[in-house]
Amino acid sequence: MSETNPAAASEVAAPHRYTAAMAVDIEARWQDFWDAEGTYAAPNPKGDLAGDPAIVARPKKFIMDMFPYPSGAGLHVGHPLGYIATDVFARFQRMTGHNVLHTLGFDAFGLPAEQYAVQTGTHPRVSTESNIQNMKSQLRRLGLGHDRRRSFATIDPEYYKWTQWIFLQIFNSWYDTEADRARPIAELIAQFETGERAVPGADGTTRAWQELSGAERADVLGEYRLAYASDAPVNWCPGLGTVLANEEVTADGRSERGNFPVFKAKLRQWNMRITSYADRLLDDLTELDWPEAIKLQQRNWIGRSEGARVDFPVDGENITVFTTRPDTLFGATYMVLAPEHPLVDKFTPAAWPQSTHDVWTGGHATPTEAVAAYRAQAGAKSDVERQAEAKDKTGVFTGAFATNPVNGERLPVFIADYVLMGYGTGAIMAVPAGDQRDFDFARAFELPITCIVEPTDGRGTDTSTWENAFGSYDAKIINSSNDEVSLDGLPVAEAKARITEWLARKGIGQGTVNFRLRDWLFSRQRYWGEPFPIVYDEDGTARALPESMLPLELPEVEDYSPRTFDPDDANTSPETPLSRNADWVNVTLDLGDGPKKYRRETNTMPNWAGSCWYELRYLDPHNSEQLVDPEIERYWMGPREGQPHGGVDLYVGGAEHAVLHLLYARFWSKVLFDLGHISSAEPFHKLYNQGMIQAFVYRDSRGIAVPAAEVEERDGEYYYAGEKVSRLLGKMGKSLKNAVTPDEICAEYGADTLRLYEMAMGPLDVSRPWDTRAVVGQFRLLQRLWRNIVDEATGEITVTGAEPDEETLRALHKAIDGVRHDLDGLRFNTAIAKVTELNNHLTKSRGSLPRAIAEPLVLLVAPLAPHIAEELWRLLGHTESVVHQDFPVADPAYVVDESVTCVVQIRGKVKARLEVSPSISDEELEKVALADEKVVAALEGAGIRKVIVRAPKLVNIVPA
RNA sequence: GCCGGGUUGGCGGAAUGGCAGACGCUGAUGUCUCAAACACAUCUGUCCGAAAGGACGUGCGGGUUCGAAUCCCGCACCCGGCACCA
Repeated sequence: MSETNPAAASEVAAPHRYTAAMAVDIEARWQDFWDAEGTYAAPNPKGDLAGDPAIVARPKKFIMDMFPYPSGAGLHVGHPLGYIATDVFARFQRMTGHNVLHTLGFDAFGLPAEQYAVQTGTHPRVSTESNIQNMKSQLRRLGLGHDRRRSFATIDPEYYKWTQWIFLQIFNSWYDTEADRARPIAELIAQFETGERAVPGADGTTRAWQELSGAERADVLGEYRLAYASDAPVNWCPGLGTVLANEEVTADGRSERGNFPVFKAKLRQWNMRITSYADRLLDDLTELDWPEAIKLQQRNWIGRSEGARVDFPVDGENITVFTTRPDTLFGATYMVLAPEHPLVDKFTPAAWPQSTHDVWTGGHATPTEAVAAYRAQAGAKSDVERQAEAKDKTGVFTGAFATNPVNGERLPVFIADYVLMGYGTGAIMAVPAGDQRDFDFARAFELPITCIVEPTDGRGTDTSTWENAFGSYDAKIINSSNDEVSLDGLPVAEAKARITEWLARKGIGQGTVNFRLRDWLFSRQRYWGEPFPIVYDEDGTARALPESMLPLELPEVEDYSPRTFDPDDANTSPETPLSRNADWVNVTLDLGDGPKKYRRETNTMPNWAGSCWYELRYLDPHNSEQLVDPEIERYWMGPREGQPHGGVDLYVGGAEHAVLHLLYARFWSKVLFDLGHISSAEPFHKLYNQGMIQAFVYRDSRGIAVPAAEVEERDGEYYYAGEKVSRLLGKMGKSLKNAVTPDEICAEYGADTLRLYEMAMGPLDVSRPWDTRAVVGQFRLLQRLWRNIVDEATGEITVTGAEPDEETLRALHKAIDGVRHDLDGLRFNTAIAKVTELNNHLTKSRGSLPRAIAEPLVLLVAPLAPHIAEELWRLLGHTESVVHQDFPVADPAYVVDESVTCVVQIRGKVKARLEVSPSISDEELEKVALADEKVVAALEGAGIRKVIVRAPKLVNIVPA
């Protein structure tokens, strides 16, 4: 503790001064009081949390944080920034006539908890629960007004019972594209049974539902279910020993967690058909009050692009490509398929066509050999390597030729890893003149380049002289006609429309919309996650457990560690920890058709599952019959004026969840909405991203971080143990030795000071560096506030019954007005500045502060520093908590000043200041301004060309 | 490369077309004190000046306007996101 810390100052002279010791005492007492009284309990309209109908009748506010992941490291001061902000806002809303739901749960399944458990040798449940307890006590110390009755952790079986239940809802539904919503799978089966919907068979044939075996029916339904298992190329991360969703793989092809290489591997995994919702996920963004940056990230992630599908015949098959530029069809000179494209095997001939170019064969004796070799080579590449080599195009000729449907030209068909199986159809027509990638490939493989747009940059139409592709949208199309259609001379948009129409008429293509978004890979080879409520019968058909068997609890096991591998070894495959427990895996169950033997699914759900719907469980956390009671859900989440899709009123959290949690949660909401379980089609109406609290990192000459708390500053240089160190702004954390914990700040100044400091540092959405030395400023504010109301020697309040003077009333009401607007707009920093200004003003009347000023002052402070406000409110003689008092309302008569300062400018430069009435007229003000001696002097007798008057604040004179 | 956000005193920041620097930190001086700390008071953008006062000033260059930190155009730098997506 530093000697200059006023919070630690001697108490001898002033036994009732607001010190750290007093703050700690006050805060502990009020925290106990709030817990005992249930001060923050928000009443539901019905059920076990029902309460005062008068409060239920108020407008509701559901104010939420992104719930924390309880790590072993504990909190640093950066973590609670958002929690404090939502708490201040929730308190303000409570004081302005709202029924406020504000609570906090814990997101506790997932990789980090499991890794921590493996490292420490404790079971993840043990370590996670102790972390939660630790975090709960750290958060309680901050005085957050949470309704603790509504808190839970995602690892509670009573919670994940419903996570599993939602999985079953998704598993047991399909997307009806005509109705544009999800429907129960039973309704699809009914359509198949009655013949209302044809049962699709292989190659476009149809079958009779009644003639199918159970396994065949399961296969058919698997093509429709919104949760389905499939064999597909997935992101396999040997270093973590699990597969990952696309959203969990970084741009450079590594795992977001652990930074290990990720490989493509074909594995049977569970997926969620989020792609069915691509359009709605995109369209509904419009109505949400979210930061534009986040909306944009979601739009980019969904990646809608309009174009056409076109069929290219090859050897009795059709290669279907997706293109956004069907207008360039005449420029296609070859085709490329993704190496793993299923058609490749069908048309690859036994021998190379005559006189096949050596560059094309890759030196292999047969096409089959060449294809196999290229596939092996491409498969062994991690995404990191693939992207690093992006400029050097590789590939191999398949030996087959396709026909360009617009001009009958023979196009050699290649496979190359620059075409991705997961996007579009996994096949492209290559137009080297217009696309840089195709151009690079064409040059590498000596393929022709046909010019189909008139270059506008003077390069000419001889493509042999080109150094790069020419893809301008503004150019004119040339060389693009056949007997039936001509695009020559048309601008791009028109050419697209004309050729698409022609393709459709000929039945060889159609306009289509393609999305970048892919289905969500939903299974992980982990122990610490929700088990799937799925078993397999002897045919290997997946069967859903009935609701009565939920929750399917994680078995207590000895060995929960994941099987990990050499991070660079692609020739590995995942092993699920749960599969090691034969007793648990092999069960005899009665699923309605008598006891039978089954094998349990041994994958677990990804850690996102629990956070996909937790806002709903806060509403009705103890309901054992339903996920959430519909009436309670409608009360807190339902659509209303300005919120057509309903949702949480304010959701605060970090921007890093832009396309992970926030997209998944929206998807689950929409499914539950479609199935009629909830009334809100969007989970979060208003989203706000708080900035990060940064901290200085000090490094010695070897680049190793040194303890920031022990660094000394001398003349702008920094020294640690006598050695000069460098300073950079970075993240706060243990590894960088610059973590400051809320516990130490609470001990040194109290939680109210910490809350004020975090809110006063700057705008909530901006990152800013922590500065422990500056915390004292907010402590001084509270100390002055205390001293303005309480006698430091006696502890008695010093307020008087006197009428406040006019000037003080104006200061008070201006502060009330400003603070109200600032709190409402989440501008906590300027709200605190206004409180400070008022409080500083009141130090003049210390010892005789009128009660009519002191009381609203305490109420103004209450959302920001609730403990000291409760204490002062009690000292002022009130017996009820300050939490439910009405926030002061400004009297407009006092919000305007008695006189205002008007500036008089000449050519925009201030030359004089006048004290005038706020109601002065333009004419009067102009007269006064022109008569002012300083103005007359500054004008030096020059004539006046123009006078701009903005009464009562400004006059600007333009001399002739 | 593409997209988004930003750049204001010694520091965090305020002002979103009308007094640049609210509020806080830091620093200086004074009052109180035996002394210090705390508290209180005054000052604290730069330059010139003893002062009064004046000039300059919101990343850089231009523009619009009676008036620009704020709007427009161009540039530099910083931060974030996306990227072989056909």
